Amino acid sequence: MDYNFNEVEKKWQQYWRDNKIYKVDIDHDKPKFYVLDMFPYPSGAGLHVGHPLGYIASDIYARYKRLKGFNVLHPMGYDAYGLPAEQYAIQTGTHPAVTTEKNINRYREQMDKIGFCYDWDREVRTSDPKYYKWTQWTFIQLFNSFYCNKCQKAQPIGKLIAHFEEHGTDGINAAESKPMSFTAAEWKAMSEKEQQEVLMNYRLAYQAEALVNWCPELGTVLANDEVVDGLSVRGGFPVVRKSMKQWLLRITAYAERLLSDLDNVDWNESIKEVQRNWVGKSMGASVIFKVEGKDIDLEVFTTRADTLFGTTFMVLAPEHELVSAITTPEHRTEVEEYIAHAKNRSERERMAEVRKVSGAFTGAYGINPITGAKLPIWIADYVLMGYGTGAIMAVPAHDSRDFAFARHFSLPIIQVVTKPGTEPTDPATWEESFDAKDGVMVNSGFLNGLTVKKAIERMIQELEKLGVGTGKTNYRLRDAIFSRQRYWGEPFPIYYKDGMPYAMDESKLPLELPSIDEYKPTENGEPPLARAKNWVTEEGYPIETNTMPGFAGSSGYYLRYQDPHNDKEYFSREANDYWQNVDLYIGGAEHATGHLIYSRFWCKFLFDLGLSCKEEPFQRMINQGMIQGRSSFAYRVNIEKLCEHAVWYQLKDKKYGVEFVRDFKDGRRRFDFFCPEKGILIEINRVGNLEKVVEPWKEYANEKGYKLLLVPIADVVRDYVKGTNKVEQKIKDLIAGKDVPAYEEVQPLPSTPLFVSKNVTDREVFSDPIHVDINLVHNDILDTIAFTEWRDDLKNALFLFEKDKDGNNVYICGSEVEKMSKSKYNVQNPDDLVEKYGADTLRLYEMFLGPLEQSKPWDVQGIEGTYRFVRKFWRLFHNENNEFCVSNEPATAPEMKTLHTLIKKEEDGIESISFNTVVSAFMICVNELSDLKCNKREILEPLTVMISPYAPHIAEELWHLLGHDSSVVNASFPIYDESKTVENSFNYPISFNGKMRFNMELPVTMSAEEVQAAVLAAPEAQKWMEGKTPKKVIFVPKKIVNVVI
RNA sequence: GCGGAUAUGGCGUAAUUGGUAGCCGCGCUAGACUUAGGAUCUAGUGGUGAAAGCCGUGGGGGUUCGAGUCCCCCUAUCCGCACCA
Repeated sequence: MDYNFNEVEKKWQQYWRDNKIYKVDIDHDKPKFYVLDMFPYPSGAGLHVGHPLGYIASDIYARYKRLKGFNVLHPMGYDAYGLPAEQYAIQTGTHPAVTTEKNINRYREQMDKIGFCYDWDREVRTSDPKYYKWTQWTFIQLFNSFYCNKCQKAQPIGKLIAHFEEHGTDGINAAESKPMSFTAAEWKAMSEKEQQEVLMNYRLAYQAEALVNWCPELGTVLANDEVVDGLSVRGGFPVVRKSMKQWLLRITAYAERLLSDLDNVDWNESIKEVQRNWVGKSMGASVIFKVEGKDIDLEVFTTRADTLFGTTFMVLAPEHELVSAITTPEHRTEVEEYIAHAKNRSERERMAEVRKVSGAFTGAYGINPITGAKLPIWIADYVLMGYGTGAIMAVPAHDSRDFAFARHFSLPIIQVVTKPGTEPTDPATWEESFDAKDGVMVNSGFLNGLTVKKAIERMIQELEKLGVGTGKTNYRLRDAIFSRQRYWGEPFPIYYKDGMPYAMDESKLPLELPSIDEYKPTENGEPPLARAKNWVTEEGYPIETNTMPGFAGSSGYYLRYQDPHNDKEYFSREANDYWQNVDLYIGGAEHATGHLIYSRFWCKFLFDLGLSCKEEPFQRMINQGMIQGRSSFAYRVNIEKLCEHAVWYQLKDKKYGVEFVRDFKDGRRRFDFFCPEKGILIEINRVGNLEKVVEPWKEYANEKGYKLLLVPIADVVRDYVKGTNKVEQKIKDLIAGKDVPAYEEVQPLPSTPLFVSKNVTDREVFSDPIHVDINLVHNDILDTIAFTEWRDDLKNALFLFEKDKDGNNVYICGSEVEKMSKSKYNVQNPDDLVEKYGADTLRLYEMFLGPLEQSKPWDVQGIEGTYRFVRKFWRLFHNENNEFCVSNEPATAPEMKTLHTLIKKEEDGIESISFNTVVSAFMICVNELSDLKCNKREILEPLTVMISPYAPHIAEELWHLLGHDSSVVNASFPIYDESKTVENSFNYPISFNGKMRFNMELPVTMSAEEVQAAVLAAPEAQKWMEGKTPKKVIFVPKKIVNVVI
């Protein structure tokens, strides 16, 4: 063996560990750079090749920055709280900490093998009390803060109390759950409990009765981003809406900042867009409608105040609190039934019925504040309680949902907007609503003739003048539900006095997670922590039994890395002033609405407190694409399908003189073939299956007057093998009108699995693809022996081969690109690849695969190419006998050109995160140097430094062989010298009318006239000139010459 | 339905940002060597054609001396959001 990667990689990994090569500290003499990977949750399955993709990229970036003279912070740790470990604990009784520890160790082992440059001295785990002390601490700060809308900043709750004492709510503009108004005297007259309740209306971490996503299977509530399509993201269990007392974070207070600060970060546009959607800002108006005959105001939010003349009815969400107050006695039953119906459906059912129109009339009427018109008030679940005010003014002419509703319940439709330059038409003739946002107002009193945009402004002025509405900005973002009814999470530093929650003193932190004997909820449905003994404060007050959600610990972890061992504070002023925020954040795009929103909120809050010097946590972010698996398939013969196919071949096209149809269905019964003319039913199946249906089917056939034939597949197969025609004869007899027994007992066939090779004719008709472990397949050829040993049920498998080009029998597998997963047997484990090719090869290959941000399939064979490259690289430094052999002669100009071209490409490539092109540039460089037989130190020494971010092990080995004592990590990146790459001639492509015809080597100093003369004089040019004079000659120095004829 | 992204050989991809389309690697073909191997090395490899050449970056149009790249229209795939008033 030429290069022994196994030995070399182990040696240097040990050296790095022993000498703490990757340990970093604050160094004011160097600029800082912070490279971070998204916090991994250590799952039981370990890493597959998709996971390290981002880690390798960030590792390369970190190493490169270090070579460029930066002091690079590059830490790693674990998001250690999580549902899987807890689910496992519920099933097996194993403490989640034990499972988590085991998984972490496995992750660490796998990561170590790939040679990452993490400073492991800074590792954090969210489940470590030394860490979650600060998660709890932050929660207390949130609890003790409110958001001042005037100064757009979080403020201590004490300031609010002081204000209440002097002025009551007068002059307060704060983020709140609901509007409140009281005087200083009233405040002072309140009991402590009442005051605490008032404060809950303002705290940034508050407790409230909220409509939550309850997941009965997991026994907990979930945040909005943890629910997709009405199912839990973890586990895929159904979720229902339920009202419960919960902790929430008032993230909505930060909606505007979360939105506008997106402009200040360097993230890709699609993630920003997802975040913008999630915040969901819309500007419009709040309009008050009186309810006829009642002293009730209905507040409505609309973005189309211009259409107020076109509103013909109103709709409330079924959960709206005023529904029962406005409903008239004669409509009460109907309304209550509708509410009950809406409530009993899960989120998922409700979503599935999106386009189904339903609703109920309350009997009440609202009054249009502008026109005074009477508007019937309905309830319908197409109006959501969670958005706006849960009530709408319906404008059926210009909103598709309102239109559908109006049509369904025969409500009037009035057109108020026209397409510019067209006349209004009768809405009764319309097929759909006219939703256009640019148009001209009609039928709208003082708005007539205005554009939509102008009309909105004008209407808001009018509403404000009349005191019946105001301009208002609305956000889709909801406050984040922060409690989980689970064990494995941070306990809340909260105790209850007189039923009201109070924050513990900071000196009591960390409040450690107690041990309990079982991880399930209690019998009366309380969270698992209710099982803990003595879960009370020193004074005897009960402690909160909910725990915090997964995103609690991961929201501020990047700050803790800056000062991970500080037990006095979250992180020191000095550390934060130096490291600031993350310069480059790499991870998957799946965190777009969860982690990335929450940590931005967390960071902004800490910024308001003056703790974090930066308002945004992650300055630049790159989202790596998924690595998909390439699954292999073997094709298992489905005898039933095969027999059906064979028999159908005989029946079709009236071969026996009568027409047969396939797949005949009658109610729940299904038969393979049916002859309508003769009333013949035929079913082909296994003996066992036929025996089950023979009696009921006979009965059915009798009733209908059909003739029935149940054909055991054994008969079809035996006919085929023995050359008999028993089945055929029976069918012919039936057609001829003879009596044939419906079913005759036969010996079943022994079931031997049979597999057909991919290209066998008609394979797809009679076989089913089954996933094959990719380790049993090489170049799509199945190792049939290993395959039969793979699983017990395949022991006796037989194969129908095809011939390869040399005439040998081979079994060819099919393939498909799918998600990498255990169940598809297509998981590529990095450990195996490190074992076989070395970590450097794996690192290079993962980068070589393609642009980091794109999803791409994993090609098992492609890695050979980078493996060859690594050894070719090694050979530059060694002679034929694998002896280290580097010359001290000065490098030639072409050698220097090769080197400096690479320096430029690597710098540009790394900065623009196109690592794939850099690997390709390395290959080109090594190919050129090999051709030049270059083994000069002047070239190879910088080259060693340059490859070290990608292939740190071989670089370290060669660096030491070159005579250095310290690590290559501490070397300096070579400096690009443009003069080394310039040539004094350029090989010009000469084109005629834009088509490239030939090349011509010309000095770069030549003037345009000289070039033109030289080109036209060239013998090859004559052929293309066709004797004409050129109209024009385009000359772009060092690019092209184009002759226009 | 709305929004975003993508489309280049058999495959993963590259193209100095408007200047020789297909770099690099896989695969494939041929050859060399050999202790016959899923090893290594050398050469070739977009299509078509004997060749000159012609065609070719999802499709159609346009701008330009010149378009994978810019503009307009269409198609397909992927991702996100979705009764958001």
